[in-house]
Amino acid sequence: MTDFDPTQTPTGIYKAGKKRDQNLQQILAAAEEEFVLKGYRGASMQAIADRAGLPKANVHYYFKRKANLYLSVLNGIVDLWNSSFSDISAQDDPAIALDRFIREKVRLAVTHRRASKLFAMEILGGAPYLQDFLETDQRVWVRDRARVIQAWIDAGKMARVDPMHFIFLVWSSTQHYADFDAQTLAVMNRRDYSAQTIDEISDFLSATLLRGVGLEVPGELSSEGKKQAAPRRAKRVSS
Amino acid sequence: MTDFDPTQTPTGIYKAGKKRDQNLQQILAAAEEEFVLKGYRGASMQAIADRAGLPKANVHYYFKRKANLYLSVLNGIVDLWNSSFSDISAQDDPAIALDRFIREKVRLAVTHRRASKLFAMEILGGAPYLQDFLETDQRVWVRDRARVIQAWIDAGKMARVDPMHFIFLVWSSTQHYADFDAQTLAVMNRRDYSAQTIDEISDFLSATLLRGVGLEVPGELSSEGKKQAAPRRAKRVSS
DNA sequence: CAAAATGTTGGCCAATTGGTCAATAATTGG
DNA sequence: CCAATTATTGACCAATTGGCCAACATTTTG
Repeated sequence: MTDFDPTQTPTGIYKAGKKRDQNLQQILAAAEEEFVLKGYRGASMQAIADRAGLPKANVHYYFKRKANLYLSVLNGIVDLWNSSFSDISAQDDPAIALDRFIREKVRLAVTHRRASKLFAMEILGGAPYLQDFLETDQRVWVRDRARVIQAWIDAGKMARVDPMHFIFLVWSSTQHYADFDAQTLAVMNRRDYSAQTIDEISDFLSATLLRGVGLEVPGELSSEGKKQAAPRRAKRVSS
Repeated sequence: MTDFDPTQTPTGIYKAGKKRDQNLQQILAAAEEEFVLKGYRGASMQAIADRAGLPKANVHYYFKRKANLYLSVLNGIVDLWNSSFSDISAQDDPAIALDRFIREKVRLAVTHRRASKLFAMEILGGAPYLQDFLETDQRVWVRDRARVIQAWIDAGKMARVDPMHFIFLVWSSTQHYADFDAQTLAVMNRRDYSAQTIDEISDFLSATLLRGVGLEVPGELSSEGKKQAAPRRAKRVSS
């Protein structure tokens, strides 16, 4: 990690080049795939190079060490994560804001399944490379969102639940369909998610989680079109 | 996998032996730990042997091949999983049955965190060894439970949600605290789960998921008053 | 153009890997 | 006690690993 940053031109003063970026992207994509399939140690530089269509030594030219490459892939995922959720504020309507949050999270998970899985693997293994990110960025991210949710609760707009655990609940339930697709698809006897299934998932999670914190599902917000899921009146929450 | 089954005495007619069982357990425990920490390929037979306090060749005597050892660990986890949930029936009260289900799942997850993680890793990597289990045992398990839940819905006892997705929701939300403990603990700024935190998690998930499907939380089934059996009283939501 | 910088590559290496084997103990049943 | 069976272990092996390097090719800039 103290080696060099492949996202910059090495040391020189010459131009960046388009071939360079293209190769970098190919390597990063190949590495992501291999890391997910075989794990960090199981993914060989040779296999990554083959998948990227380059000789191994060339991969080592861009990423001097394997740990370097792994870190670059993880960084890309972290950047994606950091830049992919719209903010919420105490002035927002909780039902609308949370509905949007849940749907965004589902969409991000299924459209970036490999990234989600690799992130999950890193955490599963004890987050040896991401400990710092978790203790800084993510902790702050959760704290900020939790404050807003707490404000909604204090204003009597939703049920009294621990905002942090609610955020964990949204994370876990949405990412599950990406990380464990081998399981859900096997149980569902499907080969892959259809667009309709993804809508069903979004509708189900939004409806159930919102109702779970005492919010009425915004009527129009289901993944429109087809048949509507005819939501029943949920019981009112006292507090 | 066509090699031999280490859980039986090899071929002979002599007795099983206590030392054998003890060694087997030590090896299996060491392997589980190493597999979780380093992944399948990252876990070396040498490291497993060291952790078990045995020479490598001795480990190979009990488990001729690495894949064999891995499969044995996975099988133990599957057995544990298969034998650890009380049944539900259409005659049960949904709130009570689901509350118990959720709490059992949380308890199983946190008391067998390594097992949960290894299972998760296997699924993440595409379930190369567990595909069959998923498509048979688990599919049936889900189908049976889904039938009961559907009966409750048809009887108007709970909200109209897809029972299968609800089961996925319980799985994901409970296992999250085991599989991603590195993340949740980092965000919570804790070193490990306390008994109280585990109670909070159970209470939160039970309350939120039940409310999410239109059920009232059974009068104070929460884990308050940890010393005694839960008394019946008026309702109140945690924290 | 030409020199400097950047990019490409085959061959090589020490270390580690899963796995084998033969020699040697221990334990077993009779 | 003895012979059959089961268990233990150090030495060894072929294969794969991440990484390095020197030779060569290409591109860039003055």
